[in-house]
Amino acid sequence: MASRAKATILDIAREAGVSKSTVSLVLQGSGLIRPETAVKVRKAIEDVGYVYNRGAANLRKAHSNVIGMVINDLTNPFFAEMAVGMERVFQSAGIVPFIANTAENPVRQEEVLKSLMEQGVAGLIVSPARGTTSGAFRRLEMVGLPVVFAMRRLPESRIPVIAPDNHRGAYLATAHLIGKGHRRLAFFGGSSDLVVYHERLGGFREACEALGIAKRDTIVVEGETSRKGGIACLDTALAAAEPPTAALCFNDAVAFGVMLALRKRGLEPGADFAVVGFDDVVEAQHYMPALTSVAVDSAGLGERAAHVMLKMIQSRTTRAEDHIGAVNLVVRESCGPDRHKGMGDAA
Amino acid sequence: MASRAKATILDIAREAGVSKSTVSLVLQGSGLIRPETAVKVRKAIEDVGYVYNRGAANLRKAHSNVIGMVINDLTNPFFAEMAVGMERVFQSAGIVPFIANTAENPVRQEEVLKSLMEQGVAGLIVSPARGTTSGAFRRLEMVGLPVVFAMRRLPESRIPVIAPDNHRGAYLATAHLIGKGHRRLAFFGGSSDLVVYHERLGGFREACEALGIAKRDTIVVEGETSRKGGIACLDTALAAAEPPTAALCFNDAVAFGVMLALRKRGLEPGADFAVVGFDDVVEAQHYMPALTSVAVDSAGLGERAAHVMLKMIQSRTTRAEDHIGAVNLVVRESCGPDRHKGMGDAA
DNA sequence: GCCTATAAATGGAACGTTCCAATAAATCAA
DNA sequence: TTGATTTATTGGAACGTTCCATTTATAGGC
Repeated sequence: MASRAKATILDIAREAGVSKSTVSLVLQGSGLIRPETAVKVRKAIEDVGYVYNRGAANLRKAHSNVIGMVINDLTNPFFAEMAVGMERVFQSAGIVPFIANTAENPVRQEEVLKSLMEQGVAGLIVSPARGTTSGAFRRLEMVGLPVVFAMRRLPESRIPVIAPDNHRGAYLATAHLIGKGHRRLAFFGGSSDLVVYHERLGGFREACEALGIAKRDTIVVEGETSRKGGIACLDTALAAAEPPTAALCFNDAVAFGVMLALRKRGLEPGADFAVVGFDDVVEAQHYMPALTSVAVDSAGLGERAAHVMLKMIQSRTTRAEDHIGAVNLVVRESCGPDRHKGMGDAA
Repeated sequence: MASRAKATILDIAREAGVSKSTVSLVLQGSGLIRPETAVKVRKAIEDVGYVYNRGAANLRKAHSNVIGMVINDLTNPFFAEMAVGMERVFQSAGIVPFIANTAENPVRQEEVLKSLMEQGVAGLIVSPARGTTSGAFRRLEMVGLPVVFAMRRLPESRIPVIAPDNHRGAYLATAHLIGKGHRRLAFFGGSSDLVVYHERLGGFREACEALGIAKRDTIVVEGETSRKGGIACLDTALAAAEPPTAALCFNDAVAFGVMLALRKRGLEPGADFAVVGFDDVVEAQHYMPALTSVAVDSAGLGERAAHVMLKMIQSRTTRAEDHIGAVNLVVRESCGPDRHKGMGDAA
């Protein structure tokens, strides 16, 4: 069972009666070797159960064909879908990407990045963990490794970013709520250590301002970006003197939490309180009621990020243009019908 | 910006005024070098922006510290959670696992396995793609690489398996339905090219037999293991002459689909038709109605698999015991109250 | 002061591959 | 036949590390 010492290119050479150089050439599919020789060598490869040692090869070649994908939270379907989108394009480029999860932990992220670099990756696509400091990627820049940020950006970094138009998405969603007749609005979930948070909150604020909602009629509740966070946000908001009648949530998970909490209070999402999510994960359309949400096409953005990475590697540069993906509001049932004016809203 | 040629151990040696061997010793944290020297070397490492070349090291060391996790479907939260469980234990062992997704595609899986092996992994945890042939892992066995299967097993393979007790889980769930008074039962979703399918269906069958449900009062509908599959299954089953009144679903996704389809027909899950899921993903408890499901503790099984792997590597063996994880039925609302006898069930 | 024992640092070979320059074999032009 | 050209094949150096056997420095015993 336990094989003898691992077979190398020399073992194959001996077996096939050729030189190691010939074997190497065959391995690389060079057209220089006579077809019959190639066949002979390939048979030997099969016979001895050879496995190529990419580490040894990279020692000379310098250019590896591994790409690392560093994801902040794989259990979030939103990021998982993005990762799968990336994988799709790498696959068709003949590259096997390795995924590593950081679980939103900057320390873990540091380890993961280090390990990936030591492994000699050709490039890195990163969705940075919350709380990542801008210094975390300096080492990567030093060695001139191509890096792309996906979905999230860092405050002051020159690394190219592929992300949805968060500002516009939030604006659209907020305008939708206002259009429904809501006059006291909430923004639920997320925390200010995320650039995305500021972008989305910025869109919310701008829409309120542009459409005549006074700042004192809005309430912003930070919270975990999870169902639990959403539940907490709603409880906080409804305890206010003049509670809101609608909320834009940082993401769909928060929105689900809000709807859950509404139900628990005997309120019907949509009819009694409008809620909009962000990201439009698959569950959104299956919820009761179906969730109105800002679709960002995570898989598409993942694909885009992968393409950018491939191009960077190919042109051996560490720079690329940012790409801001279009968003669109998918209206479903969670905001109910239009709200009648003056239905207890008179300030 | 673009750094000069990549720094090596020799550059550090020159910078610090020591030999390359000394640097190597420092890198490995050997106690043989004088602390002051170590400090000097570490400073040089920092200064030149050195990154360790693990490939070169493995050329001599033979023992790498990378472990590969090959997952059949990362977008399924069930498997994502398992992966995260594994990661947790590897992290505390100072190992960074690399995750690769096969998207249920055996061809892709083959590529992924090849790539991981070439990278020189120390071990592999695999949740095999549907339709994997038993030959796919022969090469791995040939080179004596430790491999563990997680969640799924292959028909005739000696590779150790960490999986939940599917048979018992299905038995419990079925008994629950029968105990509620149901007399015509369905098994929804999954397909027979999966061993898991036979295990779960086996539990269902055994429970029916043991508790007096005739085989002709059961209906088995294969289908995709997704919401869509669940919808299709229900439609098929309700078209039967004597339709079932309850269903055990292959997994939670199917169960969600079934509930959706029920609603679409104006039937209330729980009251009009009982449904039980399998896996107990997080969404299960948040659904309306909350889904009764068989909890399998995917994260826990992931951790277990990782431990087994670590032990295998440590004791340089390719064998280990299987581990069948306990399951338990989490009763929620999707089966409604007990069903009264003779309520249209008289066969 | 010398010898021995311990501590610290070192040079060289080896790991498995690729690449280059060189060789050997086959083909062609004259 | 001879030399030139093309086609196949090859040996050796190099890649960045580790490990072993040595060497060099430091301390201890007398």
